[in-house]
Amino acid sequence: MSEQKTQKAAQTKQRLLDAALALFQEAGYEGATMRAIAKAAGMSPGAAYYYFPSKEHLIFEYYKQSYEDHLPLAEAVLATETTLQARLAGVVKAHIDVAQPFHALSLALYQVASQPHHPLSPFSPASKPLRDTNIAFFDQVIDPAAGNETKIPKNLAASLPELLWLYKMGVIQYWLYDDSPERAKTYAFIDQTSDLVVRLLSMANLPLTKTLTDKVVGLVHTFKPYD
Amino acid sequence: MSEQKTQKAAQTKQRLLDAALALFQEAGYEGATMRAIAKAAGMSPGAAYYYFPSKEHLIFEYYKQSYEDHLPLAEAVLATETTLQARLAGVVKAHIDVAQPFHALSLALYQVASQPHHPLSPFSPASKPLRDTNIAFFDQVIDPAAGNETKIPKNLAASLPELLWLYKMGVIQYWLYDDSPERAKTYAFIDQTSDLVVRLLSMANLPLTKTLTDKVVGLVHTFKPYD
DNA sequence: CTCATATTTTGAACGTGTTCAAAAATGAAT
DNA sequence: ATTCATTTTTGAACACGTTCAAAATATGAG
Repeated sequence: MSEQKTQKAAQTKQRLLDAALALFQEAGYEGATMRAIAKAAGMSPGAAYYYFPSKEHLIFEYYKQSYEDHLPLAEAVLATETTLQARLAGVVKAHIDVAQPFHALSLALYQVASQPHHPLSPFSPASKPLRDTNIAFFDQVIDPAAGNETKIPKNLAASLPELLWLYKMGVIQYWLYDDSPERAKTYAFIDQTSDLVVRLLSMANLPLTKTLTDKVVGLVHTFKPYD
Repeated sequence: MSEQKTQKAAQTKQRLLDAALALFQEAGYEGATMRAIAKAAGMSPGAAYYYFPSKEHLIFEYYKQSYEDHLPLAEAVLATETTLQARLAGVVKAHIDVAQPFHALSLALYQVASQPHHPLSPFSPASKPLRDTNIAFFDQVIDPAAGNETKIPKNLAASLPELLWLYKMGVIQYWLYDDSPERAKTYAFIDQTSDLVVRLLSMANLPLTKTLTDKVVGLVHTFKPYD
C-alpha cells in the first residue's frame, strides 16, 4: 500500500510527486506517462504504484495542493473586505487565481472527478474531509465576527455555507468551460453572480418569497447527493 | 473516413453499431472491448475504425438513439397534459424512463461528454443540431397552441425553452448521481423542482422581482458556454 | 555479525484503444 | 474479360496504465 514505513520512503514519495506535477504541467495529464514520471523520479514504473495506487491519485494531489495554496489569498480577502458580495467574490476569485496556470490540468482532473462514484469526486465520501473543510471556510465568509457586515437572515445562516460552496463549485465548472483570454469571462461571471446571490439573500425573507426560500433550502438538503 | 459509399457498407456500419450497443449493455462500456465488438460484428478490430473514429463515437450513437426513443413518450405527455408543471415534469420523466435501463451506460457517456472541448459534449458546436432540436421541443411544452394552459410571461417566452432545456440537463445530471432504488429520488426531484420552476415563473414579473428576472435571463444569455 | 522478516524496487507481461501499411474486394470503363 | 482506381478489410504493431512474482534492500532481534 501507500503507507511507507521509513523516512526515506516518504522522501521518495515526495520526489515522485514533484516529478509528476512538473511533468503534468509540462506535457499535460495524458502527455505525462507513468513511465516518464517514474523515470524523472529515478525509479521504475512499478515502483510508482507502490506509492500511488493510480495515475488519477497523483493528479488528486495537485487538487489538494491548489486548495492549500489558495487559503492565504482567501484569508487576506476576509481580512479586508466587509461586504458579503466582496467577500464571496474575493474568496472564489482567490481559488481561480491560484488554479489559473493549471487550467488544462484542472480539466483532466475534472474528467476524473466528474464520475459520480469515483473517490476523487468532490461529492464522494472519500473527499468528505476536504469538502467539509471547504464548506467550513464559508462560515467565516458570512460570520460577522470574522468581518462580514452584510446582514444574514437567521433561518438561512445554518445552510448558507453549504449553499455558497455549491455556488463555488458551479463557478469552477464555468471556469473549466471558459475559453476566453485570461478566463476573463469567469471573473465577470463571478462579479455578476455574486451580486445576484446577495440580492437573492436580501429578498429571502420577504413575505412573498419566504415559503419559496424554505422550499429551496429543503430541496437542497433532501436531494444533495453527498454526505 | 466514416462516409461509406456503398449500400453494403451502410449495412456493415449498422451491424457494427448493433453489436456495440448489445455488448455495451451486456458488459458495460469498459467491459465491451473494441476487439469483442468487432468480432461480434464479424470483422477485425481495424475495420471498426473505418466506420467510427473512436469507441466514444459508438457510445454517442446510443445517446442519439435514446433521444429518438423518448420522443413518442414525450409527445404523448404534451397531448394529454395541460398544466406547465405536468408537461415539464412529464417530458423530462419520459427521457429518464427511456434511459433508465441504461443508467450505467449513460454514466460512461457522461464521463466523455463532460469534457468541455469534446465534440460529444452537449454544449459543443458538434452537437448543436441535437441541442437545437432538444431546445425546440420545449417550444411545444410552453406553447398554448400545443396544449399548454399555464400562462407564460411574454418577456420570458423567448428564452424559456432554453432555460427549461438547461433545467432538463440539470435533472439528468442529478439522475446520473442517483443511487436510490429505481432512481426513485430522481422522480421525486423532478416533481419538486418542476413545481419550483412554475412557481418562480408565476412570480417572475412581480414589481419586486422583475428586474431580478431580467438580470438572470441576461446572465444566462451572456455567459452560456455554447452557440 | 547473522539471519529472518519487512519494506522497497524491478522489469517483463497483460489487455486496452488505436494506427497503418498492405491485402482483398468491389465498381466502372474499355 | 481486363484493367485500374476506389472502397473495404486485415492483423500485426504501438504506447498506454497497470499488475505481480521475483529480486534487492533495509530493519531489527539474538
